[in-house]
Parts: sequence; C-alpha cells; structure tokens
Amino acid sequence: MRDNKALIVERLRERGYRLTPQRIEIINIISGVRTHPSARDLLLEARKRMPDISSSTVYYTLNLLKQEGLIKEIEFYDKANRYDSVTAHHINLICQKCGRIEDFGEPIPLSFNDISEKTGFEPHDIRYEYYGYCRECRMKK
Amino acid sequence: MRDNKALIVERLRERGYRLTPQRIEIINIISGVRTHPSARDLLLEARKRMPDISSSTVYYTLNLLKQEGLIKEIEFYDKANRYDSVTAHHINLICQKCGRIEDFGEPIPLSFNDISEKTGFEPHDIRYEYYGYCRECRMKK
DNA sequence: ATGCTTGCAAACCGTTTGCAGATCT
DNA sequence: AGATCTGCAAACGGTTTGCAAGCAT
Repeated sequence: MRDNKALIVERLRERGYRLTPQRIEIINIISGVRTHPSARDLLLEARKRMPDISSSTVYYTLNLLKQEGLIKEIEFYDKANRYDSVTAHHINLICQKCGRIEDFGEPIPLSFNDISEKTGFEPHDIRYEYYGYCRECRMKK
Repeated sequence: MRDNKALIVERLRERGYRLTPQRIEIINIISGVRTHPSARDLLLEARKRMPDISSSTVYYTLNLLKQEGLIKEIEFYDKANRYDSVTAHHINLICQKCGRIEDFGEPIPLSFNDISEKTGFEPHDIRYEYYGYCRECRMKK
C-alpha cells in the first residue's frame, strides 16, 4: 500500500518504455492513492495539472501498466473499471453505496495449488470480492 | 445443479408474474443447462423453437429472474454476462481459453460474519472466481 | 530519422430504454 | 379490460481504435 511509484518508473525504464510527462503524472496519482481510482478519476485528477491530457492517453497508459504487471485492474461491466497499484492477490471489499473499495488484509484461503489438486483446473489469477456496505455508509443511515 | 425449473415457475406465479411462452422457454433453457449461458446464448437457443423472440425479451426476463433472486448473474465488462440458475454462493472456475465456467463445490471459506467481525464492512454478496485453464484445454495444448 | 506516444473523434459492443402494439389472466 | 409483456430500433456508456501530428532518442 506504500508508494510504489519508483518501482513502476524503474520497470518501465528498464523495459524500454518512454517516461513521458503524462505517464509520470498518471503513475504519480495511482501510486499515491488508496482509493482504486477509475480511468475517469485519473483523467480528471491529471487534468488539474495537465489540462490537455486525453482519455485515450490515460487508457493507453493504464493498459500498458496492466500488461506489464505493474498495476491491477478490477473490472465491472456496468460501471468504470478501477485500478490498483497493489498487484498482489488480495480480497476486496466493495461498498455498493459509496463505491469505495477497501483491501482486506487476510491471505487468500484457497491457494492455486489447492484448486488445481482438487479439480484439475489450473488457475493463475483470482477475483475475490465481498459486496455490501462499509462502516461509514452504515453509520450514516 | 439439478433442474429447478419447477421452483422458478412456481415463484413467478405466486408473485403474480405472467408465465408467457417466452419466459417458459428461457426458464427451460437456463435451468436445464450447466454451462452458465450468456443472454446471446439463450437468445439463439430459444430461437430454435421460437424464431421471433427478441433480445429485449431475453434481457427483460433475465433481469426479472435476477431481481427475484431466482438466477444469479456473473458480470464481465469486456464480454457478455453469464447466468446461473444455481443461486447459492459458490466459487467459480473460469477457463480463459474456452470460456467455460465450472462450479467449485467447496464452501466459501470466509463467511459474511467473519468479514464483518474483522472489518466492520457488512457484506451481502460475494464474487469468488479463479481464472485459468480447465483440464480439457490443458490437455489439448 | 524512426517509431513510440498523444489527442481527437468515431467506432464498438453488450445492455438498457422508449414506445406502440400484442397478450395473458 | 387492464396492466404486463414483447419486439423493434435507437440510445447509452465505458473502452478501444484509426489516424495524423508530436516528440524522444
């Protein structure tokens, strides 16, 4: 959850990608925040300092970072995808009132090995989420 | 995983919804199959017997069944959502080659109670999926 | 000089919606 | 009879793509 900006920048550089001002800006935001922002969130935040940045650039950069394994994407069919600079597999708690996504600290209970031994299915990624209401939203009610 | 057509029909009837031929057809298909079909799958299958059924009717019916808690929807942002007549919470194994979705029999390790006691977040739904390759697709390679 | 990157606008695709006509009870 | 349901076509919204101009190396 700490700032992993330096790591992301270093990886891009050593893999030969350009470090344009737009990319630096996007990396800055996503690695400095714990809110799992959407592409639109990132665009609006970046435009505060860089008014001409376009949404294609944001998407292009996010796809690059995702493909390079430097960020993780959480996908939703009926709302914007969210992005996380914490790439380790973990459980997310998703509030259906305020949209907040919190990380849940405990390790994944069933390892990839457990699954493949029991079923023959070979996993290499996971999606584990609880949907409900966060403490703050429950208070407000 | 058994045929729960009768249950779905009964629930709709007792809640005052109409049992039109289109609905019966869709319920028949979804409750008779273990493949977690998409709306489009259901449309094409239904059209074999009912050529004029429209996709809005399929969506309308699926949304009704979902809202009444009689089917479960598995959502994907970049491909069609899939539908499951098994509504109990369970783990899904999703093959990224053939698209098959298998149910994994074991119970969910962390109960809603576990989560709310440890975090204050109150869950009422879950999404727990492993992505990878099913036995059949691994064989073929 | 080359090719990666950016910004604009249009395309894409599954899902939703407005509406008029049909159908179930 | 009356509300619900169906089918058509258009709208929607987030993401992707084509393309020409810009920029880093």
